[in-house]
Amino acid sequence: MNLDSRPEGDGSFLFSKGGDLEEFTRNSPNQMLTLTQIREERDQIIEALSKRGIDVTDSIDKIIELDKERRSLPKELDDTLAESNSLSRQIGELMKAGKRDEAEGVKAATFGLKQKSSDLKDQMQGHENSMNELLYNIPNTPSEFVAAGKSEEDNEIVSTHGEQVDLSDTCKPHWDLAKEKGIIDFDLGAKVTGAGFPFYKGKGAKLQRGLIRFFLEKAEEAGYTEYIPPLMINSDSGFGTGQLPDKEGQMYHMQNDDLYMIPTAEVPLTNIYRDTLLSSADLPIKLCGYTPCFRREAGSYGKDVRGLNRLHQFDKVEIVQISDPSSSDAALDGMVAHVQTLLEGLELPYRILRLCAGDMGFTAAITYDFEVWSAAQGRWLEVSSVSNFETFQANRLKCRYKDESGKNQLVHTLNGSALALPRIVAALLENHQSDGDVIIPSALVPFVGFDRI
RNA sequence: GGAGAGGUGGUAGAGUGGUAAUACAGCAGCCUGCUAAGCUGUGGGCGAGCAAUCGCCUCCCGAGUUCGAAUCUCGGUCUCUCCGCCA
Repeated sequence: MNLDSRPEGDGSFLFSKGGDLEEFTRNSPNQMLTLTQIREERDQIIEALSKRGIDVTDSIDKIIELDKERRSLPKELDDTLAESNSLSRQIGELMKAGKRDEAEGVKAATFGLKQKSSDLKDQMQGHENSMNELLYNIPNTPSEFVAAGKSEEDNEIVSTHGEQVDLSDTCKPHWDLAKEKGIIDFDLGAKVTGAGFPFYKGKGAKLQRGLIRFFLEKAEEAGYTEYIPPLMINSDSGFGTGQLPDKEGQMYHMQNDDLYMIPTAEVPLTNIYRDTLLSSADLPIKLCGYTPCFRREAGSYGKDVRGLNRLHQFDKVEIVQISDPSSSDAALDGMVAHVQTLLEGLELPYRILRLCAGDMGFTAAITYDFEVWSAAQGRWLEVSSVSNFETFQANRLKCRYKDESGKNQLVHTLNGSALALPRIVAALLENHQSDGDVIIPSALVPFVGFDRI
């Protein structure tokens, strides 16, 4: 899967190249945990990342080396500060007792300590910065279930559902049909805003509204709590899920207020749990939300940006789970199954791919892509990505939970599109044509309020 | 947008330069039989240690002044009140 063919349904891949941006404070348990992994699982990490076709041996060894040099510093700093604190206390007591001269003597003794602790802090900062630089560029390790591979050619087809019929001779592509039926107006959008900002009109608008309701209510039935999040986020949130700084150019930025338009609901929904310590009883957490999504698609390339295939603004229902590590595989399966029920309800032929390591996003440990067969175009359209990020995002977000033994552990985060509207609309228009009309699948009729366009 | 007031542990709430009172809740232990009370311990994070324990950090965030900052200075942020504007 290259950048061009990514589904609109998931921002995590387009924007998540920033790597681990955690501020590397010595009191940060998460970063320490990552370093622990690097120290203790050096060979496994190098091996796992080789599946992505990259060799991180040098970076890893450099990190281990820097970490080794750095490790004695916190202890030394603590000791220095302890001595300094103790002297300060003495000064306080002497002053109280009116022994000014003695106090002045002790004061002099603190100067050296002050310099020393400031030097130690600088040293630590230096090491941390160097380590971060390296850590930023190491992507998540692929799960054991993920095959090695470099491109979409190496993705595995997990299963195929429904019939692939080629009706390209008798059916129309969605851009022609949408224009003919007067339900989506791309030209008007271009006039009022620009390319990639279509107007939906009449039954086109109602179809959008109905699909959103359909997806939200299915998510609710599956136990996801609905949120209506803000459509703009601050930079802390952008860092939290990995959109910043590397993919900054892909988001719309309001300079006056330093806010970004969300590229996916994943950002506000997952950032609810930034800087959070949960208890194991809280897990799993299941959230969903409908939002418009905004993407600049700067540097977008490829043969097919026509019609609904690539928009700057589109609608999506996103599902998110925060899970404990032992349950996240099952949670991922549940999310995949949920997306299947949606596609089956829409009576669309589809297949599920497990992405190979090299084709996955930077932050993902495992990703399933859903593709819908478009009979009219005679090709597969990507409509959803469902991923488990394991601890990678949690580490950046500082989202942990207290396990049964009272120990703080990183959670696992997962998300998926369920679903993104534009290509679903395209697929509905292209698959369900009959005598020049579009037949609405019966499961959707109650939500849209009509049965044909 | 303008003016003012404020942000302290799970909650309430003291604290104007000497290293976070107190009350309630929760949790743990002890004791006692009596509508459960009493007593003791206990904020959070990180590190060292088998452990008891010890050290550092933490009073919205970040810088600064100082031997020492919840407290003083600067910047930011959020909440509340009043004015203005407004769907």
